[in-house]
Amino acid sequence: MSDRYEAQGIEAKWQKKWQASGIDAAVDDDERASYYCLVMFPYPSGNLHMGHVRNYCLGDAVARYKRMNGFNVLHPIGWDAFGLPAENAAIKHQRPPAEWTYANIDQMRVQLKRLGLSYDWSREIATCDPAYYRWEQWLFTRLMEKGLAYQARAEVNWCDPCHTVLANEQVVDGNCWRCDTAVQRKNLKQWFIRITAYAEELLTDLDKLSGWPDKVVGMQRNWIGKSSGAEVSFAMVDSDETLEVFTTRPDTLMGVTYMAVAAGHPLAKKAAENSPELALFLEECSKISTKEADVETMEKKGMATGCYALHPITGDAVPVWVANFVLMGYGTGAVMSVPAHDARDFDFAHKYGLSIKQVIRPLEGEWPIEDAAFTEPGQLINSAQFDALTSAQAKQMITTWLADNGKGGERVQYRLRDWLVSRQRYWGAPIPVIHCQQCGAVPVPDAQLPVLLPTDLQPTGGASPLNECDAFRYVDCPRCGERAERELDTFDTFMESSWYMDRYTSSNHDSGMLDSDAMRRWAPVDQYIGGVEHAVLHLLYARFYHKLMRDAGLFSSAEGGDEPFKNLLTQGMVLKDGTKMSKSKGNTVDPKAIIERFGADTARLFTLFAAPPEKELEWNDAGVEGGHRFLKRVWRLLEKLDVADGEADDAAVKQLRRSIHITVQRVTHAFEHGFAFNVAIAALMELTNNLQDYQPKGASGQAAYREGVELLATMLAPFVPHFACELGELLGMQQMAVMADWPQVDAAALEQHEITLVVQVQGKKRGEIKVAKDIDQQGAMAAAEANAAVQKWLVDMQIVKVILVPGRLLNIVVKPA
RNA sequence: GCCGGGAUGGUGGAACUGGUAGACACAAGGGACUUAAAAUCCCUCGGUAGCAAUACUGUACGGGUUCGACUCCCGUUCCCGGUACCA
Repeated sequence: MSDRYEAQGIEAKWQKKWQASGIDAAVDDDERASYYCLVMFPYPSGNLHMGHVRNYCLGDAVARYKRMNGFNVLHPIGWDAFGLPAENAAIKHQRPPAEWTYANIDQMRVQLKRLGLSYDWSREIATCDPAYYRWEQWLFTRLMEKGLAYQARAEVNWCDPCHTVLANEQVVDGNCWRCDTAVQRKNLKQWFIRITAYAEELLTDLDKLSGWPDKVVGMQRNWIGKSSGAEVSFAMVDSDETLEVFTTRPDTLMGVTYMAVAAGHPLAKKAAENSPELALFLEECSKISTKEADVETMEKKGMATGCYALHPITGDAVPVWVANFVLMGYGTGAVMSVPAHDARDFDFAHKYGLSIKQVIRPLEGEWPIEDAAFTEPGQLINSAQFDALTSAQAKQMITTWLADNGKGGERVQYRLRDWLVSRQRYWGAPIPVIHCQQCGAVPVPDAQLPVLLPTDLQPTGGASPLNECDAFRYVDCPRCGERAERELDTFDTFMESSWYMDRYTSSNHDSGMLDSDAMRRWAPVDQYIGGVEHAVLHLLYARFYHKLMRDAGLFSSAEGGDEPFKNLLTQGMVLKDGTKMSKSKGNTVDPKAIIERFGADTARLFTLFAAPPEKELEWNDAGVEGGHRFLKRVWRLLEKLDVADGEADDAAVKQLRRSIHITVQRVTHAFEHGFAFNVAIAALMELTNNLQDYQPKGASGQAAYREGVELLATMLAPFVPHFACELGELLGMQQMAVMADWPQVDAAALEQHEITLVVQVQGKKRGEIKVAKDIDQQGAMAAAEANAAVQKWLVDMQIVKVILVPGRLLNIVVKPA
């Protein structure tokens, strides 16, 4: 036995053994129950950061625990390899993004392996591999056939000098990040996927996600944002056109005093033709970034168009305004405004001197409508035939009136918008469409898939180099054979990350997108673990995509489920000095340095111990050393094996065995409920302290001690697998610790007949009493009154009430006698 | 702005479903061992008062419910995440 714990040698040794024995492979044909544990795959930025380490240590602990419980575990890894950073790096280093990406993948793979994570590497995926993205192209052509993929115009951030579309991230305070020019909105024809067609299923299936955090389910529900209301059609004065709006408050319809349309609305553009002033305002509106946060926080501005619309019920003419906070491509790009009953409309009306008409009043009392909008439901006033109705009644009556008179009717609206999948960028999967003068947008036929992305082009910071690549750009139309052009946009990278979880079940399947047999065995994912920042977009798109693949016939509900992720754990971020680690702030911690100094097990232990998984983790270098010290302390427990003699102390043995099995219970509980590994590791530390303090005397004392150290090694295996294996070997355990059976709680060891009961007087702790486990209130009361510390609080007091919480405390409520 | 989450000692955190606030660590201080250092071990460690026993006080802030509140309710402040082209 080596008397010092040397991590580097031990870790290399066990990693080799695990690889040789193939214990990490998921077996497709196996009798054992299967379990699919998935961590969010990384973007290959080049270096593993602490957020990755945290994510993968959590996943590895779960995967290893499940293996020790007899499951056939699928625990895969891969690379979300397309995206913007590769293009930025490409510009900086003057090398094609593919080169940078693959070099990073190689580097990060080494780092992951060094951590001793139990991945099935035979299933590794890189999304920039044509063998992967070809299936996404294939599915897209099917969606086109079904009408679920379509082209429409949408606004993008545009930088004129750079001649390129900017990502929101590249817009800094309304300016281009590279040249600092003011960003403009530009309207481009782009591809969408009709996620709104699945809005209802995405919403109702949230009820199936009992294994998801409530907050994520709630965020998705809000994001989908189902609201029922009415569609209202306003006729225009001096024109045959109508202005369509949606409202959730048809009961306030009689209070409409003006209309507001987006700057991009055709009506606004038309009005601007005769008004230079309005044209200037529209120009100004086009300079706001497309970010929601910017749109919502900017100063609300508007200008009259000079046009009027007719109120559908009263026939009154109401002015139509252009407002910078109304968005085109969001509903109909027009809203009806009821300043008396909407806070934003109220402010706007005040600012521009528009009239305010109160049509709802509180059910009780009065409301000072001059001071603020009344936004609650109430009773109708100033509403002609609808007067005296409640808001709820009026919603119905007015909606019915609209339907009866052909001016609208009931409508359900979702906040969710269709998924814009076009990106005007190079480093992404090509959209498999050929634009032909004769035939229009033609999907690339299966036989011509994949549409290979040329990997040798050099981005410049301007438009995508695909525009200049004639060999890629010009092709023959698959339908008519005439010369045509490829679509030059690439897919949003969320496309790749939306189906990888299902692809892992058959990563190497080359005759189809998915293998339904593999889906039946592995899908859906039993446990998904990743950053909370993906709570809405990624997780919503992945749920959607899973359903799209199901409906494309790739698997049935019975085979793959209707939802891709059964259980979800959202981990918090890793912080340093209170903020997110980032290179620009210079507060990064390189996992490599920690691994080199203390070993992978220490890095793993600390990331799991420092904070509960769903919370932010504040990095602390000193804490890492503490983790390392703990491992060294465990190591030294070996010194007391088989050395002590003397008489066994029965009470001490009983106490130790109780402590051992309480630990088994606590650690198991952590794995089965909520993954509070920080508490589980604390429990293992406590057991270590108890074992350290224990003097193993006699045969039974030595046996209890050995049991404790062996179970400690076993329970450490999911967290610090190399260390646990080495310890297990030194203990002479039959199997590798990582393959040992997970320990069972010995119920007999937990039993105790005497307990400590806390005694409170007036809810304040005044003493403790030792009593029988199942003592009744009378007995407990007698013991309490006999206790000196308690007694003095009862002097001259009359006992009003006594509360016994069995096994916990006794509270005595008194009042002066 | 909107949606979601959070706030407990010097620090990270613990406290099961409303029942002993501060488990387990880190840091700090004191001590043992050592020629010395490292390593290791022991002690102290929310605040105030006290030699101590102990008492009072304390879970962001202001109210409330309860025999009893870190936990539930109402209101406020600050911090973090998302906000549809970062992934």
